[in-house]
Amino acid sequence: MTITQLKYALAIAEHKNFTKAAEKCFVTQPTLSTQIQKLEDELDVVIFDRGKKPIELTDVGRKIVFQARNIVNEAERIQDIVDQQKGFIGGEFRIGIIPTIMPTLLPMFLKNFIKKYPKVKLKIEELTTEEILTRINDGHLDAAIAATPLENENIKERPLYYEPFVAYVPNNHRLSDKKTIEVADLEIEDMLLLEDGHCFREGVINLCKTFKDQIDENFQLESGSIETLIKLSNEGMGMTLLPYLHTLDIKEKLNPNLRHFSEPSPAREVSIIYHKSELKMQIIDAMHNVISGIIRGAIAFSDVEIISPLPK
Amino acid sequence: MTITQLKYALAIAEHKNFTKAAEKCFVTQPTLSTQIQKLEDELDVVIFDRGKKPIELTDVGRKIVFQARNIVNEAERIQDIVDQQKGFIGGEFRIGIIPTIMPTLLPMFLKNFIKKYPKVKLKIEELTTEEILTRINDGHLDAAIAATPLENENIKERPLYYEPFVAYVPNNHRLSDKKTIEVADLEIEDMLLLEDGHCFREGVINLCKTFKDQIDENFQLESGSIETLIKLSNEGMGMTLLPYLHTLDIKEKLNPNLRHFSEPSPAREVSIIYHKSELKMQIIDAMHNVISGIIRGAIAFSDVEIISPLPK
DNA sequence: TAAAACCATTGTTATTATCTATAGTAATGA
DNA sequence: TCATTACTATAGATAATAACAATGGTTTTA
Repeated sequence: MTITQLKYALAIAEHKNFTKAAEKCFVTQPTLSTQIQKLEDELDVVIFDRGKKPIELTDVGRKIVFQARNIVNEAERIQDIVDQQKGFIGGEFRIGIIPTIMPTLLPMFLKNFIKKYPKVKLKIEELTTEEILTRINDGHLDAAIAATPLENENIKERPLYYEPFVAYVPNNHRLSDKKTIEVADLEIEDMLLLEDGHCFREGVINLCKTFKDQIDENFQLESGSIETLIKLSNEGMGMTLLPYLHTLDIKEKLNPNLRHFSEPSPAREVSIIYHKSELKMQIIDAMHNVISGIIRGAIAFSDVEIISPLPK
Repeated sequence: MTITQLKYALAIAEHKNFTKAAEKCFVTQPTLSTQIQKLEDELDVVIFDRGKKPIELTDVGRKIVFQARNIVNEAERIQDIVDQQKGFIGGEFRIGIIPTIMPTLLPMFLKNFIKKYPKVKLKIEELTTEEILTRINDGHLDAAIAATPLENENIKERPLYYEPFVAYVPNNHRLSDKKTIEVADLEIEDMLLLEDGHCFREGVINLCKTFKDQIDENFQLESGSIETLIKLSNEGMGMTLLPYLHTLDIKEKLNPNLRHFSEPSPAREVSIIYHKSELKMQIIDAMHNVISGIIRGAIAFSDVEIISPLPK
């Protein structure tokens, strides 16, 4: 049994197809066929049910592939150890970012990061929290930036910053006259929300302290982007809440519509998260340092109350 | 990097000697030399400092070998998974047993076990608890039978039975007239103890609720075997405590010297222990079942109080 | 029913793990 | 100081094998 064979098995399990898996492994399809056969012969079990289309794993096959994932992960950590020893920070690094963080945070740190660590090949994807959790667990992502705490036992979190919620109150709204607002002022009924699947939506709902089934789904206006929320609000459809960093690039003429909360301001915790196996920790450390260094200049709130991003 | 190379590295790290390691791996010494060189070249680090005699690990080498241990362990679990699937119980199984359990428990279950599981090649060693912990951690033992709880985070415990302490009181002793005795009756001063290193000794000391530094080391008579303790006791050197199973094969004429404790009787917890990685769990399960099946007929105490085997 | 998609097989080649034999290098003892 | 011992490294040969190109045999799809 070799590590190479296990990698082949993982690729086939992932793509359910010898030919595609062979491409990903940069070998020809017969190579995979023979190597997998050798592995099956040695262990004297059938791992893949080639009868079904697409290919399926047998019951033992599933367990073996799961264990193969562990072995390959552990094996990759050897290179990790060497890199750490040499102080080398480089290689491919796949990171996911949730939609409500991506557009504001990425431009702030990306240039700095690739300048400071030119040998890291970043692959950045915009993904929902749910997608991120799946992909960190199956090894397709090395890390992610998301709202926390997530209470997932396979995933570790390292807070980057606390981002206050800021209210956007359109003209002639019942709260227009207030300079700062209170959580108690919020009414879920006139609150514009993001679509389902955004954890920022969950944060807002949690903040409003309304039971989910109390929300009249028909009446709620929902949108996929925060930009749209602001426009809807300006049309008089209600008020909305924004993450603080989003308020920094709102046009000046709209600034008068912003209302900060009185302290302790409700905020979301934004963390860099990664698998508990702690692969590629040097790069995660590096990214953590760059981001928290940059954010120190942008957010300076002394007293916040963390709102959970999870549905109740 | 191959699993074979990692196994070679582990063997060298263990024996601090290429030639011996090669023998253990059933290959020639040049094979190890070249494979380790290949590994070092690929990772571009030096793992072994061949300048020193005996060979030493470099700093990175130590980390790499540690990780190699993980990888090889995880790799061996593949065979484990296959065995489990097939219901196969066999292969080499190395087990350690502490001296105060070995002579009484082993004869009770060994025949049954090898009859029921003839394909398991048992390698049994008598070892102290301390030696057992080391060897389970470095992978030289698959499991062990010892007094618990041990409070070791790398090791899992599965209780087999609770073995009461029984007092052995010589003729004309101050406790001779009592039919059952109490913990409060015990005095560390006239108690014969096993030598240092036996956890049964620690259990007795814990039971006597005496601080260790109160024991007058010069005055204490200590012995390496329970048989000797009994003889010393018969010579009038004091009383002693025995594990229950030891009292079963005491000659009948000495039986009148035995005193059971009033319930809840102090007892030691005897467990089968193994590394948290849970390798070879089928065999561990099998052994657990055989032993607890046999012991059910031999020990039937309703109410016991567990005494820790660890020094205070 | 032909074409496409896909895995297995065959025979060949390039790679490589291992072997034997031997050289090189310290430490040890007479 | 010179054998001797106890090592590891190197060289060259060989056997094992991973990968390839070409092809055959299925099953699915159009």
